[in-house]
Amino acid sequence: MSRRSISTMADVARACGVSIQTVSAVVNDRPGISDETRLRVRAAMSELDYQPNQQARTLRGYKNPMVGVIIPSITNPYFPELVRGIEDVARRSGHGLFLCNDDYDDAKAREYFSFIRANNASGLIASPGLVARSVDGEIERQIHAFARRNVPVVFFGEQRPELPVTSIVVDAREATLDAARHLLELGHRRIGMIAPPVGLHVARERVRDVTEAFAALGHPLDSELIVAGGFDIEAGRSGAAVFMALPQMPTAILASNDLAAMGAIAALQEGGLLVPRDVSVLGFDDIPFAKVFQPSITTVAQPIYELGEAAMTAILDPAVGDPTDMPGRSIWLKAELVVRQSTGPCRERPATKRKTARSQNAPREERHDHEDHET
Amino acid sequence: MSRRSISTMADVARACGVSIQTVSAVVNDRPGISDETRLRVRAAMSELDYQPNQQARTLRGYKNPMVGVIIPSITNPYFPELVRGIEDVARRSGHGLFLCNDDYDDAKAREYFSFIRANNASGLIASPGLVARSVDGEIERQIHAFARRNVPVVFFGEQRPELPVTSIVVDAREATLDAARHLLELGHRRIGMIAPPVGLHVARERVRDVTEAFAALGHPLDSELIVAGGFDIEAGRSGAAVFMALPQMPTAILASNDLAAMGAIAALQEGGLLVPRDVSVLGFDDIPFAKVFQPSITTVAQPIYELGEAAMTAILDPAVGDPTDMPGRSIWLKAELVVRQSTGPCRERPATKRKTARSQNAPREERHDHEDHET
DNA sequence: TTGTAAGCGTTATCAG
DNA sequence: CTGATAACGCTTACAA
Repeated sequence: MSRRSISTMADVARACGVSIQTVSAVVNDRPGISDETRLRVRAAMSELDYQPNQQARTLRGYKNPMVGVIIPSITNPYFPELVRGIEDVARRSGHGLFLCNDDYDDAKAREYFSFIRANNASGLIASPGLVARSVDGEIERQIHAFARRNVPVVFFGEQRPELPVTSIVVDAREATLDAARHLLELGHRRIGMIAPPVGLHVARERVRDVTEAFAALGHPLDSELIVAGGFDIEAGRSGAAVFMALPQMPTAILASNDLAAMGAIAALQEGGLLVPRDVSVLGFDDIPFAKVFQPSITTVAQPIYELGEAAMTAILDPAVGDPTDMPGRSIWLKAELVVRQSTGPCRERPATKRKTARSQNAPREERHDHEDHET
Repeated sequence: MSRRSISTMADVARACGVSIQTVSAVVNDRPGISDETRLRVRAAMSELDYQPNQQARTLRGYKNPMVGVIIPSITNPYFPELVRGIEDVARRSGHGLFLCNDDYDDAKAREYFSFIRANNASGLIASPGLVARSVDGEIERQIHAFARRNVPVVFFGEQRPELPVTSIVVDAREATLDAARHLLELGHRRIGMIAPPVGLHVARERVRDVTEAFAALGHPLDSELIVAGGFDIEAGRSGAAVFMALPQMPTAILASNDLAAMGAIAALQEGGLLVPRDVSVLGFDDIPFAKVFQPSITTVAQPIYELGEAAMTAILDPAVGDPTDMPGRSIWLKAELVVRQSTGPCRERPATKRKTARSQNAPREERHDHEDHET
């Protein structure tokens, strides 16, 4: 019934009186078919609404033109942008995208690994922290299974030289240095940080970049002013609350990311403080809402869309699939500081006094070109 | 090479000295296998890192446990939530999700339709406007092709009784009435609306709901105050600009959706007006950022996540796959008003004067349970 | 319980 | 260009 309602190559062949392999040749644009037959076959194809069966193809030995993408959650505003970057490249090369949210849950991640493998996907893109979390080595085993089948695996964030994966990494050191310089030039000296959640690689990296930057500029951060946090709005709120309870509040706050920055700003304003008049707040990532938020957020911007593009490009790059080249390859992109409204001069000592609570729309800084290079 | 590095059922069978179909029986939990062999087979499976080949399965007659989801763009903050609703239900039933962004582009939509069909997906979920846009009936043809294969198709928004699809529709009339009443009770009489983009079904519906609501309450909208708009931040900005240029500004603005509301608020505040002190702004949809924005946005909330759940549930519901039941089925969910900070009393006539520019965090209204019923 | 055989739709390899 | 044949990995009768 349902079986017979779908037309196959054989149906097309029968309909226009040619052989099955002629149809196959037409479908795959192989040479050796006269223009006349070619046209006849095409006509029959659309007549019968023929659709090549991807399963049969893949079974015959092709890879499924489909990439698996494992992210924590698409509702985290960082990820839609990343996924778009991936998909736009994928579509151009005829690949579909298999979306997997694992909620930082190992069980879900594994399930999806299996699923992606069972479907013979031609690549796997996974976001940071996935391997790090894996306690029993199951994820590592899966990754090796992919490698054995020449299926390229790309990670964001962590470099794992011992695994057959390509890493897409963001170098935020310069941009973080720019951010530190920016705050210092605005006159801030008592600077707090709302830390990312412990355990994530990107978290350690971010804290390290920040402390190194301030140290390098001769104004090391007061470690008392680094408070525990997280990557969500709530973390920003509670971080700000901690600072507000201090006898002497910081005049500038580095939030773990833009969401935390928003939470911090909200809490500060509810506490009667204006940003950036009374306190400056700086975020990380540059999620799309960072420039819409009121005040718009000064942030160490990750090239999120470009990260996605780079990841998918790496999947398609045959060199990546070549196992001899696989271990430990890394592709670097650079973060950069984007100055917006949430940072302003420190009012505490009579530096430059300002009249307006909210600066006018500062023209958005131009991004530098990202320089990609490989290690 | 790469072929041989992956183990098949035959390998497993050989490894533990049983037949291929015994392995198949174990994999599929079929009865009639002794516990002892079952264990031996399972051991061999994990030993060899065996992974059933989904292509072979699907080819043999099964449906691919995969749903295609076609949305305009995942970077539109409405959709991540929807996709999560879909995925969470999908995962529980062992289905994967094939994500397709069509950017309201017919060509991309078609491409993805083919892709989904070629992959024998077990369902297709598409967002509103897709069919409406299709000029040459190609999309309709595709939909019939799905129906012929008993593949359920679910649409958001539009009901298409003539097509073999299930529709998930939001009834926003009551909630819109609540919103109108809310504004009127706050004393607003000169009320403007930033209209959604023309052409979309949801747009006509939204305008209709709003005009009907105010008419029903005895205060019909002044049609002069309905300005052309769109569904993005820019539309909100320009809509607000139009209103600000008027000799007499509206005291309350209904934006086409939350993004437009944010744009409008930003423009108003840049123009020196405070929300809600000087102007109230009301949005639609309740995207996640609506409650984070400063001020948080009063909005006619769609049960976005639940819409996703309902859609995937409909895909899995065998009744949906039954062609006799297919034409014109609809599942209704209700929108509801969520009052937050962006709406406040009209100050124009000496109604209730307020001191603070920004009201305190109003506790978020409880949502009613959504009542689903079918037509 | 297990083995034998056939088939899903496609591609590949031949000889005609 | 066509026809015959085999193979991809799995499922499902049916027979042993």
